[in-house]
Amino acid sequence: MSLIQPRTLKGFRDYLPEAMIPREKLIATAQRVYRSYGFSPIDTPALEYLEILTGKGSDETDRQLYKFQDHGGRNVGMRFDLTVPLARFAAQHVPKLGTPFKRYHIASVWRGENTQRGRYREFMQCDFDTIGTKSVAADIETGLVIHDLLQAIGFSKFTIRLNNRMILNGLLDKLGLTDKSTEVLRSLDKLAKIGREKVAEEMMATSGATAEQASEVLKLSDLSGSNAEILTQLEPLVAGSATGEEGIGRLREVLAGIDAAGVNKDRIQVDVSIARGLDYYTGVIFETFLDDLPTIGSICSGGRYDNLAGLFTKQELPGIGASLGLDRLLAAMEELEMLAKVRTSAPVFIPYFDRERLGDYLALAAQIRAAGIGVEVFPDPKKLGQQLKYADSRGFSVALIAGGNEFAAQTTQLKNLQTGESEEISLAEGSDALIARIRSIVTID
RNA sequence: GUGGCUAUAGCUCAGUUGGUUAGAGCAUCGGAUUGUGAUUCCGAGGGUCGGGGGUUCGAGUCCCCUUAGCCACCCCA
Repeated sequence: MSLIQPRTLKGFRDYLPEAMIPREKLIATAQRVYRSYGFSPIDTPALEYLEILTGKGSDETDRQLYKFQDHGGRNVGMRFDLTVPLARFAAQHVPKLGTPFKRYHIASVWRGENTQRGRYREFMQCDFDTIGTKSVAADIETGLVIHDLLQAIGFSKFTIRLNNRMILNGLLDKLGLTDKSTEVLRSLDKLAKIGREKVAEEMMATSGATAEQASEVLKLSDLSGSNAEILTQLEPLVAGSATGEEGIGRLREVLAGIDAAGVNKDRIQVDVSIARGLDYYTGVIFETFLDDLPTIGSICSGGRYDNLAGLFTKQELPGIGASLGLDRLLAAMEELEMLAKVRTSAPVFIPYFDRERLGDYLALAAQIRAAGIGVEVFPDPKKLGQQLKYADSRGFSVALIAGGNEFAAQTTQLKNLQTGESEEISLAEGSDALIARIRSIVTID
């Protein structure tokens, strides 16, 4: 019989332990930060009725959507983000849950698009959203969560760029470009990437804007200075537009709030050219870039939307949220060499060294585990050198070596695998001293 | 979905204008008076040269198709 070739689909991946360990760690960090602000976890099905997912119905999402007919003849699709499922969820359950409703949702999504570095067909999103309030406090909090999240992950050099869609809308309104806003903003969003000349060309080509209109929009890119200075320079550009003026006002409040919470000013930057591809944003917009690796793109993006669930309910549900791009972030961390090459999830290794003493090794391991420290006992009584080689290659922190000599003396040899140093620790008075010593070497998270 | 580049052992790569049994380093496994790895020495295993078809006396090497990866566009996390 011929063998089936083991392989994975384009854009889909297996996660080996050394990839999965940092992945789980990142997820745990996100959960911790979200919970610290009172966000609660939810989950929704991977499959939805096709009409739920295509409700917004742009060609782009349609092209990327995995869809099929189930065995009951229903047209179904796999979720391509967590926002659309949230909209459906909110329409269905918010009457029970009440508002404000703060949830986080960490789950895989699928998009049948072409792959690239850090971009896959199955990837994980870590969304958090606050639904049912228009308060600027929620805007501020969203920025703070993004900030705390990146800091908790271990980044110190990153920039959260913000803007307010109302400013853009106000400007476009003044210029008579409101009905072409999607195309205009999509072009504007590329400013940093392709430069103002090309943006102007594209804007005129795709939206039919005149050269004058394009140049007015591009005045946005001339703004410079501190956040406050940029906002001041912005005022004449939107003067007369109530929407635009309100946008500036709200952005000032957001900046003040984030500042009041003690965030380093250098990490917050007003950038009026960011528009985000998606057109459902109506207020503040966030994008987050790593200063050391800006080319990987935004690793945490989000913004405010007025009417999340308008397709599913007549109840108006405003909200704000953002999404951490876990896979893109992991790709960045790998490139920046921030990931420890650890293939074990337990820090302590016990070689099975004396064939007759398996019970003693297991007893020792049990005591250390009872103290909340992970321990792996090697399954075969192989040569010590081989076992230590294994321990080293997996990235264990310490090995507890005990043979006939140690057992006779009621001690164990604690070997620090990073430094190579060993010390004898007495077990005559129990394992407390040993556990304390392990704790002093191992970082447990 | 469009265009460009790439594909040789688990990994990183050699492989001369197509010419005999396809190599190296690292990794893996085993051994070096049977208690110490990352940093010794010796040895072994492991490759239908991504897959399919064609040109040729002969293809890892040339041509076509296909799959996957990378890059750009599109879009986005």
